[in-house]
This record gives sequence, structure tokens and C-alpha cells, in this order.
Amino acid sequence: MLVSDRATAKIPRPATLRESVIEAIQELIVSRQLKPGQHLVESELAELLGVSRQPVREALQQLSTEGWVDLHPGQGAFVHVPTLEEADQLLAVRALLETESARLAAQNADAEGVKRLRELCARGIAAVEADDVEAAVATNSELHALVTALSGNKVLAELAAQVARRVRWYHTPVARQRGMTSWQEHAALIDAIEAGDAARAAQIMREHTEHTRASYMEQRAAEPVEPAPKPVRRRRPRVVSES
Amino acid sequence: MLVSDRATAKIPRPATLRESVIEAIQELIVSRQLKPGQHLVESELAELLGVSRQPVREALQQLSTEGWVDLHPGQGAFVHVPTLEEADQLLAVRALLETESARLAAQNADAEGVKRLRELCARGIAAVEADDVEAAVATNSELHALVTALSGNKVLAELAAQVARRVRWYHTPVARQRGMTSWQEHAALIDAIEAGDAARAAQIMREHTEHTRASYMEQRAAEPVEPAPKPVRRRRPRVVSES
DNA sequence: TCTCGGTATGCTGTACGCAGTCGACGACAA
DNA sequence: TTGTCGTCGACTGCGTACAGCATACCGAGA
Repeated sequence: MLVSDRATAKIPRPATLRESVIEAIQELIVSRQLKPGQHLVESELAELLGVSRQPVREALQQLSTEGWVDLHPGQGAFVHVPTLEEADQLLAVRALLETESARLAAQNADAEGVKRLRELCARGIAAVEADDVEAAVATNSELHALVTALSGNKVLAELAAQVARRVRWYHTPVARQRGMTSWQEHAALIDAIEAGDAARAAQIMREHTEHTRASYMEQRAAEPVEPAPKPVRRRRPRVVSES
Repeated sequence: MLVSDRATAKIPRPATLRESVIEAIQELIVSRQLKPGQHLVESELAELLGVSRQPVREALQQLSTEGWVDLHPGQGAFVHVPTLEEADQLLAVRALLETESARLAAQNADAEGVKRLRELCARGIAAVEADDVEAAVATNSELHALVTALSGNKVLAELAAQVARRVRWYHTPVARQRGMTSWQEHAALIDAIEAGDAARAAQIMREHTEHTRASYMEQRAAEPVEPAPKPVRRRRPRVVSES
């Protein structure tokens, strides 16, 4: 063996344009530069990002499977309009998947895994104390991802990751709310996993995700409901004469 | 309103080529015309299906997110190789999702929904009695889909459908095994849903899916394990001279 | 004034072409 | 014979062009 295969991970591929475009558009959506319901014109995005329509098309399709945009055949892509109902259902599914993950993780996790969990937990707490919301959210995702990975069920982990990506969009704005409490729950969860107490791990995770859900719903309930513009294809006003 | 919006659903759009291609490739994979591990060359599929590479590319990407093919950047697409371990995990996830669906369905289903469940159940039993395996499997899928739909959680239903499609790939060859027993369990499940007994519905569904899982694993354990060819890019033998 | 049909326009869906890249194969050296 | 390097071929990734279609605009008729 040339080098230790551990930590070698993946060679940092010069990422395909498609992947870069996916991330760019996600960023644009999260940052609200692209508003919910907005019609995404391929050629505009292409020009904006400095690529051709092809990678943009593929990115939009990928994003539609992840729930970021809705694809209307023959009409194009529209930024997904997150409804309260859907967020609730999504968080419910996440709770289900992650609860099961926690249960399995408690049964399967080894010392190495627990160690990595603790590291992540420490990083998360540090991020919260530094008031770095973005880092806290990212670390939160990492920790949940690791729990699902430790479940030993790859299919479950992949599915949970898929759901988590969608949740993250909703989650970011309310992350500040929960702050430290969330990480105390994480710590308790890790304790349960380390002890191999599947029932307790599942219970903690269920409560944890329910708290997040409640927090989100509470936050959203207070928000004014924007009248979502009807998702019609936008039409550029005709330029009659522009000298 | 012009007509009752109920049942209007969507105008059956002349499905884009991409969607047709997705279904076609799924069919080719399920029917084993495309073998696990096989390198899928875009241009070949395009020619085979009579379209250009573009829709094929997009279809392959979609299929990769659903777990049918694996996409190796720079190398192309390979038919996913289903392992015994993965099948087990997939069935476990299905059990989880459908158990929850059954629980929710018992809480939410109305008389109309129960009626449709019973119809499907009758059709399934008829199919088994007629020894029509294909119809039985299809009806089985429909019934499970309806249960998830009746759960009222669209996200859950969609996820369950995705998992179910993959399960079907593994499951079809062994479907004959279970036969009538399976439909008796379905009937019991419907009774529980009608009674609004969430706990019992969940319990029955859990056992039902576990039976399916056990049946599958038993069947597969007996099978010879094909040595999966290394997923390398295939190379067409050079034609030196072919008159 | 409202409705209906024609027309124009911009966008999507698809096809095609080119360059970059990856793997295989073969030659050469140790 | 075995390891290494260079070359070649094929396929993917991306750019570009074109056709079809859906929508909005607009004028005519009721």
C-alpha cells in the first residue's frame, strides 16, 4: 500500500460543473436571492454562473429530486415553495428515520465511532458559543449524518441524508433558536449510544427531533404568510426601443 | 369552476423523453437485460432507444439518485450491483416506513380509503388464485402505495414509493413464495385500519414486512452468488478488418 | 365590455459536435 | 520476467444549434 488508506478518502476531483452549479443554486436559494416560486430560466442561470445551459439543466433536475425546485414539464423549473404542512411532514419523516438510526447506532457503534461523535459534539458546542450559526448547523448535520452512518444500515443512512438535506433548508433560519439545548441533547444521545442503550438512544433522538420540529413550527407560525405568486412562467417585458 | 377539480389530476402530458427513457431503462434493469455491474454507455442506450444522448444522460442521473445505477464521474454509469446485505437493509427500511404509514393510516383513513383498500385486496386474492404472479405483485405494490397515501404524509408516501420500487427489483423473482398468506395479512391490516387501531395496524404491517424479508433472505441464501465483474469501463474490441 | 381567435415571442426539450480525460495496451528498460 | 512510461482509442462532459410548444399580447366580433 502506498499510503495509509485511512483518511485518504477521495481525491479532490476537480468537481464537475454540474456539482458546482448545484451548490451555487442551493446557495442562491438558501440566501433567498432566488425566491420561492420564482421561475428559473435556464439560460439566465447559465449566464449568471458563466456556464452553458447543459450543466444548469442537469443541476435543476438533481435539485428537483432533492425538493429544492419543482420541475413542470414544458414550463421549466420553479423554486420550491415550502409549505408549513410539508415542513411538518418532512420533519416527521426525519424523526422516524433518525430515531431508528439512533437505535441501531446504539447497538452497533464502536469506541472509535463514539469518539468521533464526541469530537463533533465539542465542535458544535464551540460553534454555538462563538455564535457561529452556520458552523453550528453544518456540525449538526455532520453529527446526525455520523449517527446514521453508525447505524450500519447504508440504505437508511442514505435516505436520512436525503431527507436531512431538505430539512436543512428549513432548519437554518431557526437554528439560532435552539442553540445550546440542542447540543445538550446531542451529548445525552451520545452517552446512550456509548452505553449501548438502544431504547434510550431512540427515545432521546425522538424527543430531540420533536423539539426541533416544535421549534420550527413555532417560528413559522409567527411569520407572516407571503402570498406566493402564482408559479407562472415569467415573461420579460418587451423592449420596444432602447437606444 | 369548469369541472370538479377532484379526479381532474394532471393532464396526461405527452411525457418528456427523459421520463420515458427512465422507465425504459428501469424496465431493462428489472428484466435483467442490463446486468448488474454492466457499464452503460450513453451512446449505445441512446441508439437502442432511438433518442439522442441527452435524455439518456438525464435519465441516468435520475436513476442514480434512486439507486438503480452508480455514477462514476468521468467514467460513466454502471448498473447497481445489489448485494444481500443491501437487500436486507432496504427491506428493513421499507419495514420502518410502511409500519409508520400503517400507523398513520389507521388514524387518518376514511371510509372511502378503506373501501379502495378492500377492492385492491380482492383483486390481489383473485390474482393469486389465478396464479397470475405479475398481477399479484402489481396489486401488492398498489395496495402498499395506497396505505402510504392514506397516511396523509406525502413526504413519507413518496419516500416509501421510492424504496418500494427498489424492493420490487429484488423482490419480483421471489414473489411466488408468499402467495395467499400475504393477502390474509393484508386483510387483517385493513381491518385494523378500519377500526382505527393504530398500534395493531403498525404491528401487523411490521410482521408482514418482516415475513416478506425473511422469505426473501431465505430464498436468496440458497442462490449461488455470481462473482460480480469488476466495474471497469468496457472496451469495445477493436475491429481489425471486417468485410 | 367581454370573449374568442390569431399571432408573436421566449423558453424548454432535444440533437449534434468538440475537447478533455480515463483506461487499456504495447514498447522498452531493469 | 516485471515494472514503467508513452501512445491510442473511446467515452464522458460540456457547448451550441434548432425545433416545438406554451403563454402573453392584441385585435375583431358579439
